Amino acid sequence: MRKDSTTAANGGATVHEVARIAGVSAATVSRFLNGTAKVSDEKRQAIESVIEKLNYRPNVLARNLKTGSSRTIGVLTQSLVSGYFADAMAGIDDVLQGTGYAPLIVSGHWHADEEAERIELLIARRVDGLVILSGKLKDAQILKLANRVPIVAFGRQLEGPQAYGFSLDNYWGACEAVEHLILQGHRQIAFITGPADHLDAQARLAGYRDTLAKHKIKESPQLVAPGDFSESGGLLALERLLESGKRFSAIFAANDLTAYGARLALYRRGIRVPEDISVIGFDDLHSSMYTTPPLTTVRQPLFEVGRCLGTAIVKMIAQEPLDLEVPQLSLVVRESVRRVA
Amino acid sequence: MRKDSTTAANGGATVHEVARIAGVSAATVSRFLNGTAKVSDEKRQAIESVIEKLNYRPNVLARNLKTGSSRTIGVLTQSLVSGYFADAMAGIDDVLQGTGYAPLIVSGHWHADEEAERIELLIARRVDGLVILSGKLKDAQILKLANRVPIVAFGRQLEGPQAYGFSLDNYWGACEAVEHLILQGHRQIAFITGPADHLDAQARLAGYRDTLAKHKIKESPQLVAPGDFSESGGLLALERLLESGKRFSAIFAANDLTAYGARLALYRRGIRVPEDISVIGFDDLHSSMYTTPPLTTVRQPLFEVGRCLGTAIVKMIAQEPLDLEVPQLSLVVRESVRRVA
DNA sequence: TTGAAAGCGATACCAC
DNA sequence: GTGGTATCGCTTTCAA
Repeated sequence: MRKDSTTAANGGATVHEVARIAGVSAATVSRFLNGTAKVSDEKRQAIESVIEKLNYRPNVLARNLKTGSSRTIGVLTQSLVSGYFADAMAGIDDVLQGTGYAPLIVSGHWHADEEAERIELLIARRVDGLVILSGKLKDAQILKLANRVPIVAFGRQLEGPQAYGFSLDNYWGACEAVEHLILQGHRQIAFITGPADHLDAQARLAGYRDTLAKHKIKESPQLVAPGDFSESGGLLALERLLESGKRFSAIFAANDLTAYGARLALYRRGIRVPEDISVIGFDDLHSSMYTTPPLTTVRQPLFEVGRCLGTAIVKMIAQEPLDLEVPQLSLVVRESVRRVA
Repeated sequence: MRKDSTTAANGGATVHEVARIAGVSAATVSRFLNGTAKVSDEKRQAIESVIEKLNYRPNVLARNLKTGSSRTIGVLTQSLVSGYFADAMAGIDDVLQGTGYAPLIVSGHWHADEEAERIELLIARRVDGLVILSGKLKDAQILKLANRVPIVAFGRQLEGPQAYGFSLDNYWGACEAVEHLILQGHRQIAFITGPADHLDAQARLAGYRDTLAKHKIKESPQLVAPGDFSESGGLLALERLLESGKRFSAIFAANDLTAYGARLALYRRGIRVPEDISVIGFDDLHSSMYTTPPLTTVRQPLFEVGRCLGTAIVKMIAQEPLDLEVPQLSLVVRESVRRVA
């Protein structure tokens, strides 16, 4: 079009126009904008006033092309509607605020192929870093991806030049939960598992087993029912438990959703919580404070985890040392567990 | 640097490199990539094989700059951790899949200033369209914004050259809820409101009032307690209701969260649901299916709403007619309402 | 159909 | 400190 024009195609002003009117060069305007180098007070004021008058806003797209970065952090979650992941995303969003980075959120829906595909999409959009929340990808795949973009992951241990991952101590958390039950006098403790291929679920099962063993309580296979981290899974599992005929006074659900389902199954049979049976969960979703009764559970500080992840990826991009303070699990005692004789 | 080079700074190939190796011009490669014009079979195959060999991926950043568009849809939500908004976002994400658009999600936290600021950020990032989920901005502000970018909004009626907004019929939904209660024999019906300045909350209150009037039931001011769409608000409101001494057999909560809080307050006092008091909510959050008892409520098809919004914004950007099919509210009868004599 | 070349708007290197 | 100028990698006239 017009080679000599200084007005952007979309009607907005450009660095050149600002420069021309302010009587300086585009380079100087750029320097002022980015604080890349000192600009004399005189010119600085001139530039400032022109920017003001023209209501100039730098074109991010042009900047992105030139710098090769989109000032965007890709976030791979597994579900957009899960309160669990939502908390973590909120934490990421929170720390990213004001850093100039914006999160680009995609969901892998717990499906390795979809995760890989979405990540490619993120990379194609030139994200500067990637945060991976859980998922089914193999560590090796992530490590390979990390050659192309810095990655921080949650729910897996990872260490590499451009990769870092941590999980919370789910084993410890499960031990705490079962210890609590035992301390309240429970001996027949049922467990509803999570998905067998889920690392956290495995750790929680191990914690359950080891804690029983530690207290010389014989584990009964009939007291371990498979669940899938969902309410319906919890409901079904509880029915199976009840039908087994094996008695139990407490249930440890592998996560809160499972506990909700179990609790409903109990309700349907007229079994009271905690008078007849105690229930303990894992996660501490927001709603767990308002279930009837409010759920005793192991709290995952997901918002803090999200903040931690966000901080980490920004540091990693800046090539700074991470030195993170990873938040810890904690037992939240509410009203779904009763002391028994 | 190297003027003659055809390799991108980041190591990836460029159109030029592909062009050179395939023995065609960059323009032709571009045409092939975008289907902008016919490319002879011969050249097409050459290009395809080179792309394959080089594993070439077009640089989105450069394309964005050139086309002036980021192939991104800004989504303004009010909360990243609300199941309510999450459903809508999932719906948007769902329809955007495969359109080439990616959602860029930001939260306004129910704060007009923050909303405006986040929207500016979105516009600065050159989003091609904007979806606004509820919020405190004035319609006029949105209409003005629509001069800069196409906007589709939920939770408000809007109509303009580059703006469209719809809400669901909250008034109707509230009427349905109260009708249901009355049909089950309830006459003393309490209502816990939402925020007074929230359009939907106002409509629900109006529906409550009008339906009582329609059935010649005198409204009692003591039976209307202010809430704020949160569990704690519901809990407090219920205590106030109870303390008023005025009797009631059913509660209509302005939303499900409020119902959860009210339900817990009832539980604390040993009042059974629905045997002693019936409860009905509004929204139908996922968890409402697993509360004890499962909650009777008015369902908002938020996922469908999200799909609708996503479809609308894409069409609006493409300058196509919208002709939307807006999903409707519906009553979901579960177990929290009892028939009384 | 195809290619050459001119930008999109900003950044950054290189001299001065 | 400051300005000229060459890119960043792609799309899109314009001519052929």
